[in-house]
Amino acid sequence: MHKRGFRKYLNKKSWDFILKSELTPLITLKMIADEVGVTHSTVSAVLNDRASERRVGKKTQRRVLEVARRLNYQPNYLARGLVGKRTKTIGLIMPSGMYFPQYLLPQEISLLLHKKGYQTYLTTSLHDKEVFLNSLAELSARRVDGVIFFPYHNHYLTPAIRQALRQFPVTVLLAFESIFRDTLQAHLVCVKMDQGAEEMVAHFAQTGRRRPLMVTSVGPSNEAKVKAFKNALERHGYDSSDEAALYGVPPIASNDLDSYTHFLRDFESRKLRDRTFDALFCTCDEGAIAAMNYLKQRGIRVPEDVAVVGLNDMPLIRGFQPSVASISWRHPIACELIVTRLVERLNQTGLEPGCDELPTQFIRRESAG
Amino acid sequence: MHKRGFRKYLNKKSWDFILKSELTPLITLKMIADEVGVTHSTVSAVLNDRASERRVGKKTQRRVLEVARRLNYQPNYLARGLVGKRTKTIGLIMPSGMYFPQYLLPQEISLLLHKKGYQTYLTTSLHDKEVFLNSLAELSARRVDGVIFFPYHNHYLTPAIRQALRQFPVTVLLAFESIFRDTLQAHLVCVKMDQGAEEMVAHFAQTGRRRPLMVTSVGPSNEAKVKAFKNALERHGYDSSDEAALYGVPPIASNDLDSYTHFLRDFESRKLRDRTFDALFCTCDEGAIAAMNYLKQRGIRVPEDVAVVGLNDMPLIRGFQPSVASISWRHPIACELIVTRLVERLNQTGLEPGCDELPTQFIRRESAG
DNA sequence: TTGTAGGCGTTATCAA
DNA sequence: TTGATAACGCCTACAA
Repeated sequence: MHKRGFRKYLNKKSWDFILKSELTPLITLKMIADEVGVTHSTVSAVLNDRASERRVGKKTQRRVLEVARRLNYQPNYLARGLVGKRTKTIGLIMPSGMYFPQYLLPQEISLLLHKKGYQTYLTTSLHDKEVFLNSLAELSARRVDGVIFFPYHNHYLTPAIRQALRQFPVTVLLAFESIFRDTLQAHLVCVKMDQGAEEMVAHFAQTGRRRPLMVTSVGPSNEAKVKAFKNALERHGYDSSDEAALYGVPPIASNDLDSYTHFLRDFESRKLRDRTFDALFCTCDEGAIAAMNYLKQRGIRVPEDVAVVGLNDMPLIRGFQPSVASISWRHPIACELIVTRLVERLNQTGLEPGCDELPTQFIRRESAG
Repeated sequence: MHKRGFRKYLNKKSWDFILKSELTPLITLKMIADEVGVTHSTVSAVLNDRASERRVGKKTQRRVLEVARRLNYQPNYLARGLVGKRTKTIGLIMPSGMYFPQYLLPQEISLLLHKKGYQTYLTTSLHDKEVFLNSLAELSARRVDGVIFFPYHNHYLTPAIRQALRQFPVTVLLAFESIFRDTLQAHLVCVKMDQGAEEMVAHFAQTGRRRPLMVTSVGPSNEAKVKAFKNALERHGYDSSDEAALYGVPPIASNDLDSYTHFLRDFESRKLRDRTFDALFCTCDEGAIAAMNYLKQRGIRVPEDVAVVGLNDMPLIRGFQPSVASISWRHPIACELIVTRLVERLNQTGLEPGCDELPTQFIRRESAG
């Protein structure tokens, strides 16, 4: 059966298109059935391992398989999804991706999902509720079996969004706080800032720092981190008031600057010099490096005069001089967990919404003293 | 019409599932039609701006729109795709993603595609032909309208893969060399290494360097870069033999190490000290930083004794001391171009395969002298 | 051991 | 101005 043989399966328009464009025609069950000389339902049974159940003859099975392979048959997932079976498709909604390891998560997650037989839609919410809602609608229109997303903060879970999430058989959240569980039928993978913050502040206390300051971009996205930091400060007898412990940097516009430059410019605009501190905790490694360069430029030594700690533990920060301390949230484990939980829930309907807590870890390096 | 009203549209199994799981039922054209009191084809016409063509009454239109919005109707893209219209879905196949800006591309591309009304499947080829072929099959099964992928080298375009690519109405390639065009009906966005390499080597020549050495991971992925470097060396009268100009690092296993550590370990295993050089060109910025740290450790000064240049121009390398020179391939422009070309070809069938060349740029910074 | 028929949610083409 | 009806490709009963 060669290309010409497909003519009868196609209307004129499709056929002309195929001829002209040199496209390979897509094979259907019916084409295979005709070629072998059986019905499409027989072919379907063989190709879906339902052959024995249906008592298809050995010979027929072999021929079907042979023809299917020869013609390079690929089941149409649209049709399959339409009849009600799962689409084997997952939607992944990421906020924006200026920071490591956020921009690694899509690749890692899609790779893990692929191993489990799923394809992944990648979508961006841009930290914008409207965009988020819109993405959910599109994923629902495509009948994904589940969604994974990363809301950062309850703030992004408006009633409309909560409602929209109920369209999906399974949803898994990645977040920095654990309050979402309430009314949402979703599994939560929660990266706990508390542990890392506690370890870091304990280190500050031990090494005699008196004024730790947190540098963070303003907005709800970082609330959990701020809270964890303040709690740790209190436990160790530091002043945890906003005035003493917090330094806000304007949020970075997506696709605008890179975050290193963004933080550096802010520091250089004379704002950081008005503050007193001998330890800095920056909510991203890029910010920590910007801070170190800013301090160096002003003759302030790291770590002797000021300790600096970042967040996210990018591989590259080990290469700086002094090497940069950081808080790691071990994203490979998080990805693994997310995918495992998702697939688990896809296979086993009716599971109660659960929660996995992933403690962060303070990684001490030279910049922290 | 409240939840209970949907009962009649669902078989027992689906209904029980809905009830139990608190899922929002998905609305169909038929449900809207029944609610309004017309046929689904009328509803379809109204909802697809075909109302005037079909002469639907104003009143009917209003009611249809109102009910559709109230019930939060979302067209089923599976069904829509099945009847032959485009799926508004693109497949993106990335190699592996250990390096910047590769891990940024998926986000950037999917965001741009989203703005044009497309959703993006993210898939990984892992630099493995089998995986690649498999990904193509899955994307085809899902009837994507087009694919974008990043093959690095002709080597990855085996006959089987070329054949598989013919299943897709439109394909766009991103690559470092321009030989692909031959038999392939694909548009190519080609990042030309020549220009950046030329500028860099010219700079080496001007500043009196005598032995430039290229540090690159072994494998076909970097062939175009090697060629560009060697050509530039020849043009400037340098020895461009493999022995003189090339230093190979084993390819990094995906999900194994980070590339900074990988390069550093290799350098430290005494292999780099056997070579003579006064200028290093590393095919990734991570490698350049590893080299700088290795040299510093051995008392060799950068850039006085050895000039160091990276590739990719990661934002963070500006923060190093000395700041790291690099070759930039301006990936935002590449992404924009890829998406523009793809959409152009989707809207206008029968375009001849074209090619856009994107010259790279040498970014001089302290490490290059 | 296999074929037939109905349905999934759309769109498109008739006919009324 | 609208309603039937036939595809699209697949799956699943049920019939033979």
